[in-house]
Amino acid sequence: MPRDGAATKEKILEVAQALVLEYGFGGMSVDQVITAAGITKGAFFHHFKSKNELANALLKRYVQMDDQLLHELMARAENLSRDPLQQYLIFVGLLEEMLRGPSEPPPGCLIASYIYQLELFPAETKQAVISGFQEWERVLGEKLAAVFDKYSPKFPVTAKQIYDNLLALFEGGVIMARLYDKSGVLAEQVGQHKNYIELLFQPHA
Amino acid sequence: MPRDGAATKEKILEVAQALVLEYGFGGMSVDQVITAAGITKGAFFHHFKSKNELANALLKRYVQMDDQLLHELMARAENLSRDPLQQYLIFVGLLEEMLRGPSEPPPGCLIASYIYQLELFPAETKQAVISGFQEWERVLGEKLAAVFDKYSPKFPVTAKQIYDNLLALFEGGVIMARLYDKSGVLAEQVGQHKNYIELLFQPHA
DNA sequence: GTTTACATACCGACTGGTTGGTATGTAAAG
DNA sequence: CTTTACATACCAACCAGTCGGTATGTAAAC
Repeated sequence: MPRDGAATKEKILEVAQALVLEYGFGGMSVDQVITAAGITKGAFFHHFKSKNELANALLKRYVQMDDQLLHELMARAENLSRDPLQQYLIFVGLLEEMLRGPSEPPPGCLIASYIYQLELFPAETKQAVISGFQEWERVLGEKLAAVFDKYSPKFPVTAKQIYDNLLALFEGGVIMARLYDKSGVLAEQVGQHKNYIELLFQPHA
Repeated sequence: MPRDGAATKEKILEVAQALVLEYGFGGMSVDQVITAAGITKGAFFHHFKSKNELANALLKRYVQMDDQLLHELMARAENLSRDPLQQYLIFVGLLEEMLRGPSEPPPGCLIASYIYQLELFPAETKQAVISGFQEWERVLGEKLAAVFDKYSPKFPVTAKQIYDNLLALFEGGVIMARLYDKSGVLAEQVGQHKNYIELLFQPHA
């Protein structure tokens, strides 16, 4: 084989993701990407047959890394307690811990970025965006089902509403962190979710 | 005066806002706007000297309407109780009530959209985006200060963290509602904030 | 009350630069 | 010598924005 193209491809994905989060996919040009990656048009279109295929690859990569994080944190949480509620709280705590500390570049979520420009993409990409949190829904849904088997919430809420709360707080936290230019806000809001769950399932009042 | 240009300008703003929320500002062309508005290039650039001025006008309009809603709901809440905590809870409840029921087009926040394409805009627009929630911060901050004067939270949280929680839940709720294509999620998550505040300030455990 | 002067509202052809994408060439590695 | 990994040169479509012109209204002068 000739020189390794995988490194170039990864470099493209890396700089493209940063650009998408700053300019939006529609506001980012291929020329910007190749300049930032230090390559040429030929190299870009060798690795991606169109700009839209870059969008797909970017999303796939993002979801993969995200799912990996989910499974890793959940596995750690499950090792630290036998109780499902504690496991969930530890999971959220580990997420919060991971989010603390200044992140550079400022935090951003590809799924959220795409969602606000959904009509830019063909049906296939749209579908991938929509099912971006599938694994989170599945894993957190199962864990919360176990919680509901053992505990009762003080308000009538569903498992879905609870993991939606975490997801919404994460997405909204990213936006607030960007607005304030203070990444700490994101971890703080994940912390609020932990507070909420603790209060919701506390043993009697 | 010649025929009324205000109606045309308003029409442009209306269709442009919908397009921005679907394609993103960078992914939306002026041609798309004029086609949707049923006008011509000449008319567009008569009312807005550049595409970026449209971005500014759009944002200004959005923030104005948003602030108006804030003040209206808060005034109603303040009429319905004398206690600051109850006023805050009623305010959130009114917001939830308003958000319930299917909204078409799907809900969206201009500020969030702009935040994910911030580098597209000149410094002036950026600044306007960043201070888009200023009034919400001020009004909710004051109200929560009164709450803290009278009540103590069961966890060490600040007023800022609380209104950030509402704002984050709103922004995240919009994203989740778009992902699921079910606008109810937004109202649901605002409801979770109400639950949280209730639990946080409940009289002893 | 009609002419003159002028402002706002709008049209649609046009322009120069940028866009995503292609065609062709070349050099390195097996 | 074929395959993969790029570079260079180029193209047609589209982009934001301009410009000359027209239509429609107000208002003051006579």
